[in-house]
Amino acid sequence: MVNLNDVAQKAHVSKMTVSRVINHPDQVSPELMRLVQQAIKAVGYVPNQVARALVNQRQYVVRFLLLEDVSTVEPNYAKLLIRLANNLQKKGYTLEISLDIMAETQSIDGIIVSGWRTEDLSKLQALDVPVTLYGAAPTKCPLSSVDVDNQAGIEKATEYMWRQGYRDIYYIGLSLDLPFARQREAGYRAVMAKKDGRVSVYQTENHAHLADTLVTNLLHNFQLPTAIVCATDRIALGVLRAVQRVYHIPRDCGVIGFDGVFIDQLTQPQLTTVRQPFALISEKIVAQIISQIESEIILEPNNISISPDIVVRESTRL
Amino acid sequence: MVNLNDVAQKAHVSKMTVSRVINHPDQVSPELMRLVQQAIKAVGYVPNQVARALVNQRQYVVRFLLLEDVSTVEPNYAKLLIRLANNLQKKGYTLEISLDIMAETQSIDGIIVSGWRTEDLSKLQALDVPVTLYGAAPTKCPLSSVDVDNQAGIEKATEYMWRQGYRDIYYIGLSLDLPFARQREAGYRAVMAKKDGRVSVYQTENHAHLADTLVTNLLHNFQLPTAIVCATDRIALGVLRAVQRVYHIPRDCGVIGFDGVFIDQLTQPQLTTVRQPFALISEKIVAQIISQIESEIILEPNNISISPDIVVRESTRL
DNA sequence: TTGAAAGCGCTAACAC
DNA sequence: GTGTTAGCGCTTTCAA
Repeated sequence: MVNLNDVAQKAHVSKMTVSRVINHPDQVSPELMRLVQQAIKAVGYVPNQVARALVNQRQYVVRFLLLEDVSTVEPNYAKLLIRLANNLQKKGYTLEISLDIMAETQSIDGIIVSGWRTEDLSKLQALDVPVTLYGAAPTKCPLSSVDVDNQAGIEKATEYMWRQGYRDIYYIGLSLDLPFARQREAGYRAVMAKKDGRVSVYQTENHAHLADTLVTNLLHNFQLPTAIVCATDRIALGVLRAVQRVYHIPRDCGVIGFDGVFIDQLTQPQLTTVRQPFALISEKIVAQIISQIESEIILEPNNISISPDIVVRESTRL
Repeated sequence: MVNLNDVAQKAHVSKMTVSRVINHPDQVSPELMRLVQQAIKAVGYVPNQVARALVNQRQYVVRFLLLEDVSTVEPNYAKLLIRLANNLQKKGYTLEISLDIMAETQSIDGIIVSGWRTEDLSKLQALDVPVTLYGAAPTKCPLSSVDVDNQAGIEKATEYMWRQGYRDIYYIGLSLDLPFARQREAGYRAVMAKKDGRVSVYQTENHAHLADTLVTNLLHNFQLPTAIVCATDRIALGVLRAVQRVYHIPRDCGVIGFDGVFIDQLTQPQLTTVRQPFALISEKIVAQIISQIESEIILEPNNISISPDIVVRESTRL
């Protein structure tokens, strides 16, 4: 392993000079600068991050802590993970994956948490490490978070349906007592209240076939043209199937989903959906956690909400 | 930060004794053992992995290097990644994600590579770090690898179709000049040769709608009952749609896919498929890379092939 | 501007 | 069985 000393000898300087060339280039004279840089290249020196971490008490590692059950993991995570890894790398950090909330925290600088439940939050605080939550934190929670604005997303979806001429608008939500589920439903209700339209809210579990059954029983009430705003793409997939057996999409009936990960592109017709902007989300998460890590003082918790956009495809009128 | 010294003082022993309690428990007397263990608990000591890594020249970190384009990433990866992280953690290792084949290798002990192309292989060898490929290595490549047995998988699929009474069996493959694509096709051909059945091979890109179009044009040639063996679940999804418009599934026509990740459960009817056994695959990968890391000598490359099983669902006759 | 010394927390090698 | 010494590769004092 090539180390500072090897470079120092090659350049006939002390290792401190070499170290300074890397960490404090302004403190070293131009001649030595050049000399050292040549030597670094010549011997193929790469700084040892471990030694650096030991002396700096900083690891340049951020952990992605996934608290959700592995079996229920949505394909979302692959993209998010990769984007996070990429963004962190640009800042000189490395991404590590863990499923264990109790894993040691000495070898990391910060934690990005996903799939958490309310009861995890106090444990997370006790860890005494910078934390950024993926998913909006409860109002009284002193942790920072980044989330898509669920209510704004469904508001956009509902308004879009209205704008496209659908007046009989249903909402098929998640029968789940979680903030994001409630916020999405609230988005629908807010817009329908504003437009003074009839509110039709139904709930189901997040499975295509359950949504299919549910909507099949609703079809005869439709006052065409009808629109169906769905809490997730999975639900939308089932809705699409149910509706398609009887009505024309998008003429008689429009369907919009939420997530925009993978499923939306597999449906027939392709699904119009509210897309989670993972590129932006991961950027914000990384900026968030790094500012916490690199700040001298303890930052106030910062809760970022990102308003998602609609991706128009084939399941809604143009 | 609590360190060895703090524990040593608390227990009135030297730090070496504490170190030994952790790393070589057999070399320390029972009394001190107890004493030290109490002290460790009392002060809440957690070994500093960074210091450990520095002195041992071992980082206890394995990198997952994803060479595939982010945008084409299949949802597969989330599950694989999580399983890998989990298995590695059991062995005391940590999983890190990287997309950069040239990233420094001093802070890691080994690399698991996915989405590689032939031209990456020489770079990987030059890294001089233990490497395990996900996906079968070319025969002359001196790197270890783990892969699902693609040929055996499609052989099972084809034989299953034959066994269920389908005699007119098509294969819809990938128009991709990659080993796994060729192996899958070979699996179909091998079984059809053995059964002396008519060989009908078609190829398409990995998109549902392309497969749909392709098969729609084939339908009129079917000699029912017909079976369609598909190289991927995405293809199978399109095939399902095309066939469904005309024939009954699975009575007139059976369809089987390959991968068993996510898509298969979303189709209607649910897709019978050859499932990639990710739990096993990740176990083998981890065992593989760790044996390389922990072996004193350089191991011969080891190529593991895992025969996948069929998950019978609704798109084939019972 | 540059260098020498000390030490981050740990363990292997060697003494006792 | 236990302690002492040295050093992994680096950076932050502090002195020149």
